[in-house]
Amino acid sequence: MGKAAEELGVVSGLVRAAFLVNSVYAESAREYGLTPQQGQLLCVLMAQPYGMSELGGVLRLAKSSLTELVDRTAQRGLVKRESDPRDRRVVRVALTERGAELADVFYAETCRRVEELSAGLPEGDRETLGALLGRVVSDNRVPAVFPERDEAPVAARDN
Amino acid sequence: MGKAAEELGVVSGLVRAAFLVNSVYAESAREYGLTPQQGQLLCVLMAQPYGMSELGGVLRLAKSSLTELVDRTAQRGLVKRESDPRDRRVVRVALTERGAELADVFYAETCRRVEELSAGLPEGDRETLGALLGRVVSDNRVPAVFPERDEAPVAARDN
DNA sequence: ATTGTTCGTTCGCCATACGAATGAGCGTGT
DNA sequence: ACACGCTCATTCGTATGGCGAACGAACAAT
Repeated sequence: MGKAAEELGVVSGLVRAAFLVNSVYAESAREYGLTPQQGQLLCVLMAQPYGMSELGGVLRLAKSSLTELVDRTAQRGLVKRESDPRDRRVVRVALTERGAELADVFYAETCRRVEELSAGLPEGDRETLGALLGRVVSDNRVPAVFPERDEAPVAARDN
Repeated sequence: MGKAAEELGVVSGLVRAAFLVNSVYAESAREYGLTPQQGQLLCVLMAQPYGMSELGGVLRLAKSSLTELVDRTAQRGLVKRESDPRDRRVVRVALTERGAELADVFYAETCRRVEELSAGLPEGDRETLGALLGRVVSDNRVPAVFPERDEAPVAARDN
């Protein structure tokens, strides 16, 4: 055991599955008039507003890239910048009402489609797959780029 | 069973794992002076040369997008266009020697990094994960965007 | 107050992606 | 043979994405 063939199976499985998910994600976004990046931004912000720096960390983007992504998404009226009274350098990015509505339907539809990808697996295997991927994801500290159902349903949005 | 929570686990597991793999892929590409798309192109061509139309299907790109990707990659001397004597409309895209060398090292390094992602899993779980992902991938007819080790070791590359 | 740091934006540059329009080459039908 | 329609790939225009460097504003420390 421990043969190269099996290990490579995991590797190319992961890479090809990622390709597949990307395709589905992009197509879903497209149908709602979103780019994949804008869709991802909405999904991240579903959980809570973020400061630009945090967001850059979550999305793994350079700050200049993020400024422009937020610009374009804000131009479409989906997100807004709020200033932090504590520190006037900080900008908090939050969903607008329209953005929240769109995020909901985009998220739901994307979930539906991604779920279909594993529809061919028996129930037990799907759970196993979820558990194993969950392990990989948490081992590698992947930020919450896509909400789990029960996460933070509009918590603090004061000021 | 069949609760929403478990099913969502698979969905967000897949989406987050895809995000993770993308990050790793992009970073690996970057270190070899490649964009992720160019890296992917090289990986696809490792198996064999492709015509533009086929390649568009494999990479899921519009043909104009592909023309330009091949342009840029060819400018870097990594791929070349060959004309098909059977049908002079057809362009076959193949790796140059430099491209093949770079593809080899990029592929190897990317494999290494992706494999590390699942390094925290016990051997048996890794095999299970590979098997389940393999099932998802084949159920959804994902093209060979990333080679398996034993695939097509430099077949026909004449003239 | 001056300095250093953090924060976000701006700017220039290149890569990505698409649709529409274009033109080259193939095949069929008559 | 030649005109038509089809497929192939490219070109063009537009929008987006992504980065690093440079910048200015606001905080923090002395």
